[in-house]
Amino acid sequence: MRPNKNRSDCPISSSLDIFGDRWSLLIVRDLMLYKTRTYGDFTKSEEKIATNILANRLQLLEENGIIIKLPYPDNKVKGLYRLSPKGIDLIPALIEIALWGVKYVSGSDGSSPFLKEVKKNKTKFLKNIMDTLPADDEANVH
Amino acid sequence: MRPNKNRSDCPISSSLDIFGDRWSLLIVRDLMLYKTRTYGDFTKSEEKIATNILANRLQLLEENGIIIKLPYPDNKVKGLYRLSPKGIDLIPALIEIALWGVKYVSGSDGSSPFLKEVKKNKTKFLKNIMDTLPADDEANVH
DNA sequence: ATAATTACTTTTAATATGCAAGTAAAAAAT
DNA sequence: ATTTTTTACTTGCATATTAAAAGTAATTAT
Repeated sequence: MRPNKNRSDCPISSSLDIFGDRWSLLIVRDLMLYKTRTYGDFTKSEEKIATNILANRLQLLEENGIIIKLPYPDNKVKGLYRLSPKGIDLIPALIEIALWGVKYVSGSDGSSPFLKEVKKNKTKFLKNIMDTLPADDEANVH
Repeated sequence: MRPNKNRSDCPISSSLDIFGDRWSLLIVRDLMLYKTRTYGDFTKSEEKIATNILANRLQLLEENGIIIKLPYPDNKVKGLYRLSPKGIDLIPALIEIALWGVKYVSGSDGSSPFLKEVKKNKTKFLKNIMDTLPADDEANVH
């Protein structure tokens, strides 16, 4: 469990205090790509996150208001996770990280349709994906 | 010591395998803001990195080609670290992370001249800072 | 009624972090 | 020339985090 104590008032440092680990942004990535995921969906991602870490990160991300857990329709066991507006606003950072990876990390796959679209027109891609994700106010409907 | 084994071929995951920890990007941040730093300079940053971790991260970042260690003029003890082109290309991601922090993390300070410039005109800021940092080819002059 | 899913929790070992102290080479001061 | 200080690390150790595997409890499907 990563405590939520800020090391300084630097915005970069404060941000990293929240998601500066090897897993949190991968959860955000999955929600960016697939819109909604269940707990089990996350465990099926390529990176094979351990279930205890997944549970911990989902909790921390929810506590930090980055993701939202909703009931799964007609099923009391499953839950549905999705990005909050705060989480959606992490996408620009995620895109820059992805572009850096494609450019510099050998063995990283830049051929996904997702990335092709990003490379073609970053602004347009961002606008498109923002539109497909739940809007600001919809997140608070009760 | 973080091993450099890629968890998957996803560019985001691969990138996080390199700098997805609480300290590496803060080192890059310092080099972005101050251009060059000595080992001692890093220890004086607000976040108070432990010296063993600093030594380890400087080594990893250098091994990964993100930073370059140069001799300090007229001093055989000191070294001078600076960003490589690969490290400079992390700045767009750093900017997005900073903007997210300013917007969402309470207690993070968005009043630095650096950030004001970024908010006023991101593209222009990027261009300016890129120009003040050593260029692509200069890094390989022997 | 029974078996299978799903979302976690628990346990234990390995690894990483954080803190304090130590070291060795060079530089500065005396 | 000798001592002191600076600089860049390294080492040792306690604590915290991670990873892997197994376990559990509440549904849901058969």
